[in-house]
Amino acid sequence: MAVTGDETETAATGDMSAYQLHTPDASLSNGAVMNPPGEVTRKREIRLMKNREAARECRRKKKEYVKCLENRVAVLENQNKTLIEELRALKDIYRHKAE
DNA sequence: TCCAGCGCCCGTCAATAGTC
DNA sequence: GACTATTGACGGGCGCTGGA
Repeated sequence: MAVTGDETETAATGDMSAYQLHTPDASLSNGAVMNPPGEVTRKREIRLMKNREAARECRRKKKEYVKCLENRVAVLENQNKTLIEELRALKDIYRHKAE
């Protein structure tokens, strides 16, 4: 994969034209809100960066959670196996005594 | 060697929940 | 109500693999 260092490169400079269509900088022709030049873009970049990191963290946590669940399944399966063995042995003992 | 199929990871968007 | 964090969904890139 070789995703090393600053992989934001593609996101920041890649083909974003489709999205940028909707990010007017000095928004609203009626003058309700006038952002300084570049402000909207800057805010958007910050938001994207934060979301990028959030998504990464979210995936990491999800993976960890799944791994935990898998471990738990393994433990429970072992326990189950042990209990079945134990039950079998007890039944055996009981049967011999009954005879 | 080529290529389709698959799995993995990533970035982004949009919806939602939580906080102030 | 605005802002922020979280997360599911989507589409794209990349590497690996088995079959033609």
